[in-house]
Amino acid sequence: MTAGNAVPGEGVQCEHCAVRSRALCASAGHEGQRELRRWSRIRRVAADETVLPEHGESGFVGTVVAGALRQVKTMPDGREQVVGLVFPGEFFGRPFRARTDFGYEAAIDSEICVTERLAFEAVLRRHPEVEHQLLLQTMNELAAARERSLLLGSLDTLERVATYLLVMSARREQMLSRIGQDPRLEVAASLISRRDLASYLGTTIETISRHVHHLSRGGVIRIIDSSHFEVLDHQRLLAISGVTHDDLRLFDVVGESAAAEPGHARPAGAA
Amino acid sequence: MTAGNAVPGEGVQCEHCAVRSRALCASAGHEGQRELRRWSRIRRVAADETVLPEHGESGFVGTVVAGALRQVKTMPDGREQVVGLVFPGEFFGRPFRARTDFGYEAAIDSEICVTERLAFEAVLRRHPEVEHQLLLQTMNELAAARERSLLLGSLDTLERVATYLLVMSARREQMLSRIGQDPRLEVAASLISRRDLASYLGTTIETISRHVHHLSRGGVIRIIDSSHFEVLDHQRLLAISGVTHDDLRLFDVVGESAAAEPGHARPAGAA
DNA sequence: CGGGCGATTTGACGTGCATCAATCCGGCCA
DNA sequence: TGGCCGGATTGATGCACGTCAAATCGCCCG
Repeated sequence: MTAGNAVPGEGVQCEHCAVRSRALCASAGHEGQRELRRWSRIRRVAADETVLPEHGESGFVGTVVAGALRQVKTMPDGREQVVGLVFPGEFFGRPFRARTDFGYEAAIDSEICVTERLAFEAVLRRHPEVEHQLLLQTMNELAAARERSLLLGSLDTLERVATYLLVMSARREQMLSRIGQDPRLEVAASLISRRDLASYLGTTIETISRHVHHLSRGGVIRIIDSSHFEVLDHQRLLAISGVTHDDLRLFDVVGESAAAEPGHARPAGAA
Repeated sequence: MTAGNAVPGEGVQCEHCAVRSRALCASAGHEGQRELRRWSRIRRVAADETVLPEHGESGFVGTVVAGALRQVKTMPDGREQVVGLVFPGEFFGRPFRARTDFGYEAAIDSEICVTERLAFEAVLRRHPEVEHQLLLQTMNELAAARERSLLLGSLDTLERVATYLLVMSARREQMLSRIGQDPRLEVAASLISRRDLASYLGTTIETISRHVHHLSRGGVIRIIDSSHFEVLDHQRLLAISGVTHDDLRLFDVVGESAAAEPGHARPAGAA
């Protein structure tokens, strides 16, 4: 069960890590990074595989390198809710807590960098700059979760779909521009299954399907296949979503938002 | 606007603070606590008064001493959503961020202990044990926010009302038992206005009214007045809510949950 | 004690969306 | 190439809940 059984001495190769610059570990100093990689290892998980069980040991924490995880809560009667999604560069897990209070599962085939929880906590204790960065990311996650309250509490289902498409579109755009590719064609991949998407948006696959096709007929988006869409009319989609541009940015947990705090942090090494 | 203009030298009296043992500041060492109080001051805010504007400067942070704050997001078209409530002992505000991304308003007449944001950050930098405690509380808030996703995304309105009553009932119970009073009569005060409650639960005042009276007719609760209820049948209410007992605890941000991590923290002074 | 005003309750009505069910589509394997 | 199967679409139906409106209940102030 405790899948993060890294034996010291192994470790991971960080040099070519895809999320090297954005992940939590990048904020650690030279020494801290060396410690972290000693206790970490890369793990591949297939779609729908459980990463951390919903009611179990909080054995390890980690960062998504590629793919996406879904955070799920199941109710006694079997209803299941996706309460969050974890994308590349984002941290997951629950430090300083022995048991989990929701589950992590791979939404698609993914690659994650996991660290024994206790070892990770030790690193945090020895390296306050890492703990600081974790705090910033956690506060960002909290802002995103609050934004989700707005989405689930105040938006109708069409607005939710529009919002999701915009968020994914922006995410993809910044990802492409980061690796230097031309992001001109705005192609938003839903990536995750319709079932996950429906649960994440607090609705059903049927409703999603209807709205997506409605947007397509209106010329706002183009359907490439059932999980890939191109945003044709960004302005109109934004108007339909009902939210502001600023609100959309809150969904991005590891965005530049946290980093640029004048006069603070930006500690030791790692470029 | 920057309401937390504490001039050094003033400060607050912490000795008789109602939330002394639970608040963030309690975790600070002797030295840290002295610094914190130097830059803090008590502020009284009337119901519906704005504490921090929705789009403005993140001038100060603070802790609720008495009363309750609501966190609000407003949409371009005027729809307003209460994305969270802040109760006594809980921290609020956004350290390490110059601008706010949602507003704080007094839900009822309240008393808050505010600290200049920049001064607070300086304390965090000098006292990692306080930052650590803030991290724990933030992670708890995140868990609560995720639980709210479940509430808004998967529960019907009756279940939401039941859940809310249970949470408030538990909160009051532990508050009474903390000050040594007999919590036998479970009286859950809604405290906040129907309008806030409706928004918080993602529904309308009419629907709330109907469900509350439905529960009352069924003998599950007793209506004392429009904002005070007594839980008569805890078991049945829990069954109606559809969630587990464990899930309810996640709504409690400053509960014992965070504190009891074996072998960690529990730093310097303050009993 | 009486009048007035905001908040709550109650009722009637309409609808957005879930539900159920049938059809369609695409990938996989023989 | 053809048949199968899970996922996606499309349609038909029902209901939970939002909306609008009227009635009622407090509470403050004269």
